Order: sequence, then C-alpha cells, then structure tokens
Amino acid sequence: MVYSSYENDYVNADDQKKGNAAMVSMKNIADRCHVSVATVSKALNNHSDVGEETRLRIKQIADEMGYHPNAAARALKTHRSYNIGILLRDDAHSGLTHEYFSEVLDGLKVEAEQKGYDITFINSHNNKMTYYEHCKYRNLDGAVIACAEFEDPEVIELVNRSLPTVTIDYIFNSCTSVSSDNVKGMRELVLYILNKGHKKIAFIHGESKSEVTKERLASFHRTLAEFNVEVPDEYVRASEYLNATKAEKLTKELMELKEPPTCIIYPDDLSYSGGINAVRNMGMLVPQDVSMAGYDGIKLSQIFNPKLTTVKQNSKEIGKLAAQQLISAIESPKTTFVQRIMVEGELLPGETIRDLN
Amino acid sequence: MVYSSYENDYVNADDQKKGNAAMVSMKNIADRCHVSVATVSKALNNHSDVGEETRLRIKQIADEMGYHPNAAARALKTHRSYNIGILLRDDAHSGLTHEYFSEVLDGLKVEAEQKGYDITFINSHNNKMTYYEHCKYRNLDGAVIACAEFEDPEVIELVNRSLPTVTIDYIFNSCTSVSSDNVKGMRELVLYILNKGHKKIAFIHGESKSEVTKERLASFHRTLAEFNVEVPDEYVRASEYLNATKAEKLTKELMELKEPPTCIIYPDDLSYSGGINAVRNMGMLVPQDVSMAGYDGIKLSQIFNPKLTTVKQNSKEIGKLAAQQLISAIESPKTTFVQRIMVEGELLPGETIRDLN
DNA sequence: AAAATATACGAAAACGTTTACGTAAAAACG
DNA sequence: CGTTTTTACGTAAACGTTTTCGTATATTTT
Repeated sequence: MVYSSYENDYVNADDQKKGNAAMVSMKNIADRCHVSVATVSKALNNHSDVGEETRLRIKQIADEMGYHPNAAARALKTHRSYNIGILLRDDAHSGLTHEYFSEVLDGLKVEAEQKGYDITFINSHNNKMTYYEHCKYRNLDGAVIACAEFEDPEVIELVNRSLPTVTIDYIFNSCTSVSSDNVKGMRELVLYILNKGHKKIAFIHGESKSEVTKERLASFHRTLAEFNVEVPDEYVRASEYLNATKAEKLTKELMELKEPPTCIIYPDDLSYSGGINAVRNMGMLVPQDVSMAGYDGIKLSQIFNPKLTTVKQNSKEIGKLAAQQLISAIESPKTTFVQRIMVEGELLPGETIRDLN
Repeated sequence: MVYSSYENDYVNADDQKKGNAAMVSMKNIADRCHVSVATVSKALNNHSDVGEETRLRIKQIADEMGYHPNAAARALKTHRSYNIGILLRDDAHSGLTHEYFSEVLDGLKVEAEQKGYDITFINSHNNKMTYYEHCKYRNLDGAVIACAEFEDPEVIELVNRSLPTVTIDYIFNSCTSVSSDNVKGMRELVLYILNKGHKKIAFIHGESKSEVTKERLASFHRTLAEFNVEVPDEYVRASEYLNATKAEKLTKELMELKEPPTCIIYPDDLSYSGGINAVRNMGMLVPQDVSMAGYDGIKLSQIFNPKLTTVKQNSKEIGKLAAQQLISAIESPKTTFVQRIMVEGELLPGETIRDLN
C-alpha cells in the first residue's frame, strides 16, 4: 500500500481536513451492544460484575469502532490523569539544551510511556499559577523536578504538597530523589588522577550554590586529604557549568601561577573544551604539559582528540528510575516510601591525563 | 521569610503531605459570593451578561481563594485543552538527545507557554493508539511534528486529520511547515568554500531518505554546477547524522583516493569531529592539509580548536515559529492558511577552511 | 402609564466517564 | 420447594465546567 500525502488516500472520506472527528464514546458502544454505558465501562475496565461473553463482545466492538477513552472525562471523575509533569526550567545554561538533562528526560519519557503515562511540561503559566497549581490545573498524577531553583518557594511548595514528586540531583526530606553519585564519581576520578602520580590537582567547579557542586567539592577535598595531598586555595576556582569562556580564563590564570597545577578538573566536558583552548593558546599541549579531566561524558567527549578523561553520568538510567519511583508512588502510595537513590557514573579513562610515574 | 524544607512552614496546615488537596471550584466561589456557578463562569470568562460590580467581586474572591480552573472539566465541555502535542521520536540518533531538536523544543515551549498552552509528548502508547488517536484521547488542540518518520502511515494520518498540525523540516501539502533553509544554508557554505579557492569539494551527507539531506544535496550540486565545478561521484558519500565513527571511516576513504578532495563538508558538527580525527590519525592537519566544514552550529563548534566553519541553524526560532503558526491555526482557523516557512541559518566562518588563493 | 427593550442573573442540561446502589434472574442452599 | 446468595446488569448521581434559555427587574420608549 502506498501512502500519498497529495491524494489523501489514507484518510477515509468521513474524516477529511474539515470534518470534526467525533470520537466514538461509550454511549456508541453501549448502543451497538444493547447494554448500558455502565456495563461498557465495567467491561472495558475489567470489573468483576460483568458476564464473560458480554465483556468479550463489548471489547471486540470497542476495538472495531476504534474506541479510546476520553482522558479529560476520566480525569474529571477519577482524579487520575495518567499524565506526569516534568519541571525543567531552562533559563541560563541548563535545562533542555543541556545534554545531561535531555537524556534524563529521554529516559523518563521512555519509561513513563511504557507504563501508560504521558509527560507534560510544568511551568508557572506566566506567573499566574504556581507550579503546584499548574499540576492541579492539569490533574497531573505526579511530578519530576529535574532542573530548577530548588530554593524557589514554588518548588518547595510543590514537594511539600500532597502530590507525589521525585527530585533529581537534589534532596528534600519529604520526597524521593534520584541523583547521580557525584561523591563516588569525583572520588574515582581523583583516585585515577592520583594513581597517575599527580600531586598538584586543581578544580574549576560549577556554581557554588548547586548541590551537585557541593558534593563534588566535598568529595574532591576528602579524597585528596585521605592521601595527604595538599590543595592550595588558589587551585580551587568557581566557574559556571557550561561556561567555556570562563573556564578558559580561569585555566589561563591557573597556568600562570608560580606553581601551576599538573592536572585540572573541570565542571563539565564543555568547560574542558574552553580549558584546552587556553593552554593551546599558551603554546602548551594536553596531556604533555598539563593534564585535564571533564565531567558528564557527553558524546563528543569520546570523539575529542585527545580523547577526554571524564565521568560519564548514567543520565538515561536516572530518568528511568525517576519515572519508576514516581509511578510507584502514584500507584501504591501506602507501600512506597521516600528513598534516596544514587546512580553511579562510570569513569571513562581517556588520553588527557599524563602518567607521571 | 525563610523557607525550610524540614519544617514545612511554607505549607499551611490544611494541606500537608497527607491531606487531599481539594482545589477550589466555581461552586465554592458561587457560595461565597451568593451567586450561581453560571454567573461565576461568566464573570471569570468576561461574558457580557454579568454586572460590572459582581464581576469584579467574583474575580477578587476567586483570586483570594486561589481559584484555578480544572483543565479536564473545561476540556470535556469545550473540546479545547490549551495543550499541544509534540511528536519527537527518539529512536536511533535523533530526537531529544540531538541539540538541534532540543533547541527547537525549547523555542516551542517558551512560545507556547507564553501564550498559555502546555506541551505534552505524543507517542503511540505502546502501539495501542495511533498518534492521532493519542491526540484525541488527550484532547490536544494541535500537534507539532518535529522529528519522525514522515512516511509512517501514522504520521500521514495525523497531518491529514482535522487536527491542526505543523511539521518541522518536512513538507506535507495539507499542513504548515517550518523548515531550516537548507538550500540557502548549503549554498552559502559552498559559495564560501569556492571563494576560498577550493575546486575539489566532497560531501559526506546524512541519511539519503531524509528530506533535509535531499535539499542539502541538491543545493550542493546546483551551486557547484553553477560555477562549473565538477564533483566526481566518489566525492559524495552517504553517512548518517551524528555518526562520528562512520564519518571518520568515510573521511579516511576520501583521503586515500588518488585525487583526494581539498575540502570535506559533513552532515553535522559531530560527524566533523569524527572526520578531523581521521585526518589527524593519518598525520595531517586541518585546515593545512584538508579543509572541513560542519553543519548545525552546536555550542561546541565555536569552542573547537580550530574553530569550526559551520552553518548555524536557527533552531529556537524554528520552534518559536512552529508554536506561533500552530496556535494561530488553532485560534483562528478561518484566517490561517497552510504556509511554507523558511528560517535562514547563519554561516559561521571558522578556521577550518584554508584559503587557497 | 402601558408596552417594549435591555440588563443581570439563575436553572438545567451537557460533555464522557466512573461508581455506589438497586434489582431482576439464576444459582446454591436448607 | 422456599429461602438465601450470587451473578449480571441497569439507574442515576457525580466530577467541574460551559452555555442555552428563561425570567424577574430595571430601563427606555411610545
């Protein structure tokens, strides 16, 4: 069969571009089956009080007629929408356009759809509603807070209300969280670098207020302290996530120190790209003159030349687990409890760390 | 005021984590205002047959009580959901995890939200519904088809039904499209390369069946023909979008030809990264030994060293226009017609094209 | 002042479901 | 065979809106 968009031969005549496609309702099925709508409803929802043969007949006719329930009517009656919200605020440098969150969203989407849920973006509707009000307005069954200002009163309201919520990379006491294990990730990275003989390790990190940054910073310091490696204050610099320009500038500063580091860790792979530009512009090479490591494990990191040493975050898994947790909380609230889920990343050893041994 | 997630002091006592948050309805407002729900509805929707002072009173009380309409109830009655669907199939290598589509989605989201619409992902619900049925099921007001198999019968059904739709980077005769101007983009790129004195220009392109590929290929050939530049068959190679490995392999093949090209154009910036690896592994440099150009203008392309010559697609604008067109089609169907909208990209001259003059 | 019109509101049906409850007929029981 | 229980279905209310139509009061017109 050939489908031609010009002849419209795929679409049957009674539902052309103009005609209002009236969806088939339970009433229609009821009429054709000579039963009441109640029976149709119960048959389709597999209630016990409907005869076996009628149930089958109704289901078959419903199939034949191409019946699908009306989500609005169902939601109105049951207060369940099979729709979950995702909060992904995309000002500044993060959110949708960040490969990490894109993949989290993708993992979330796949898992949710597989379980029969749809995904709708949450926003504040031009500040006419809070996030929570928006969820109620849309009858959302739950919400995933993927990327947001977690100190925002609106966000705090959202997690504290009765709506099931799951946060990503941030912990509230009242709701389940799924986080990338930044402590372990950073520790493994530092161990790897130490193992290569480095003692002068700098860390250009992301926004200080971010929970992710705090974890990585703490893990960085703790791991180095464990091995009695000193880290001068000037080796730790605050930058911003995904700000290559700032990373470049800070890298230059680091390399101009009297005692420059032998290795620099970046907040993310994109910042690393700014960093390597800085040293190249100074006539130096990575890893010959200075070693470098990224974080995230974006696709390009493994195509870079030299191949980047980085920690790949398991972002799709994070999204998937968030969906599972949320749906579990929605469907069996009594047996689902607040959890702290950590998803380990994977150290990808590349060619940007020189072996000093 | 300090918000503490531990003390829950932001949430008032009658709506703690356990309590079912009963939203305030028109009935509640009606009671408090001593009017009927009909009057409340009409007041809030600015109908003419309600007194000025009562309208004001009702609106104020509604505000005080924190009223927001129930989207499901409204959709059920009006068949309008103020919700639009986006089809973004993410198998293989495209969709959400592609920076281009992420940005299109972001542009779409911002514009739609600003006009009071929400965005929900469309899928086929485990193949239990077609895309169109899914839209009806959710009472979506319209749909944007951003990334999909456009030959898929389900997609064809979707655009041919009565639901307003807008496609991105693909043209159906029955619905408005917003496309990146690949013809012009490729032409400008080729002109730039020609201007630098190149005569032996190769093109590693994306999936042949893709409309985007066809346009770029046609523009590539036409522009070169216009300047009487021959292009041997072996200079045009089919790869896949975002497949760096394949691009790397094809680049190696090109450079091993008896008469290798002096410039290679890639399907996207990521493929370029594979390409530059190939020539570096062969001991050659870009642009000294061979010139290269990408397509897309991802963030990293401007951080690459050497800076990549590429065509930046105006992806956010594409998303924004798609939203505008769709909403216009939804809100004033009589005065909105099928359009072909082209969004121009921008040539970003980098350092990867050697000047042969 | 009577009649016509305008204004402001309410009653009730409708949208498509779900579900509590009622009730026949059939089955099981004594 | 009468009584209870089970089975299979229907009735009707409800979810929260919107909208048509009706109507009482106020206003304007003759």
